[in-house]
Amino acid sequence: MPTGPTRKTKQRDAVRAVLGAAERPLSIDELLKAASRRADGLGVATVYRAVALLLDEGWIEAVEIPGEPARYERSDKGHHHHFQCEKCDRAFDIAGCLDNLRKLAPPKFRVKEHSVTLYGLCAACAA
Amino acid sequence: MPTGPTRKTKQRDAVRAVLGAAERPLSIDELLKAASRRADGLGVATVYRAVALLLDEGWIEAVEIPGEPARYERSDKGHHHHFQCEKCDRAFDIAGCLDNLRKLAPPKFRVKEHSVTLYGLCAACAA
DNA sequence: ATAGATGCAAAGGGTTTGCACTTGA
DNA sequence: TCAAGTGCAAACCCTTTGCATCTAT
Repeated sequence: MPTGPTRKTKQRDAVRAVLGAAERPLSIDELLKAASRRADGLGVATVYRAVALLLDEGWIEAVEIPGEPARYERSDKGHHHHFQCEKCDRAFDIAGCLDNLRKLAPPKFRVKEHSVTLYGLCAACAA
Repeated sequence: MPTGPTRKTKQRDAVRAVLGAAERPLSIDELLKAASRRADGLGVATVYRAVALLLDEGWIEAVEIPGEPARYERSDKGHHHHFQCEKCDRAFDIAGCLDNLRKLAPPKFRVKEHSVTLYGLCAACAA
């Protein structure tokens, strides 16, 4: 399947702009709502397609949180993990990582990646 | 909705038996396949219902792994985390936990739980 | 002009639910 | 007996895909 040239469109610009300005990982729904303000009539399918494109491109990464739909965020943030607020349902970045985590694996297991998610109340909801 | 008495059935016994004997978290599909041997003609819906029951009962817990369908395991295993094999797609328990993880959260966030998942190759697949 | 992109609506995959039939107590 | 439980199929939710239309180039 020859991947033809990629066009610049209002919809893609909108999605890219929203993700570029986001300070936390956004779900497809959050993206749709936010990007719709910049590109009227924006459809979900287009958001999914734009996200897939940005993933391929490597400009964003998926943030998979157990029991939650995926979120997406710019991939230039370096290694970090996430916090999921149980009340407002928003995801946040958290800095740092205990990388001796890999040592928890059983003897012959080969660890390639790891994911850490904290759950609780974010600053706004805990107040 | 009055929850009437719970009956003992071949299907539920099968699901309970499989989970009771499992040494790693099982997905609905794994449960269906394994329990079907003990209860012929077992349907998915019944497995889901049996699992929901055992969850309510507190006898099992859901193991949510990012990007994977949920797994279930007995809840008497104490605090631990999981390893997801990228090749055979099976989930495994891993002992231990770095509980200073909660300290990674930003100042005013209230951490209640956390989840750690390691990804890579299990002993069998790494061999 | 024309291939790429969009939006809608239909199709998928996993989970849940409604309902007539079966079965445990 | 008869409500609880089961299997099947339809319903759901989220994501993907097909297709006619629109649009960047």
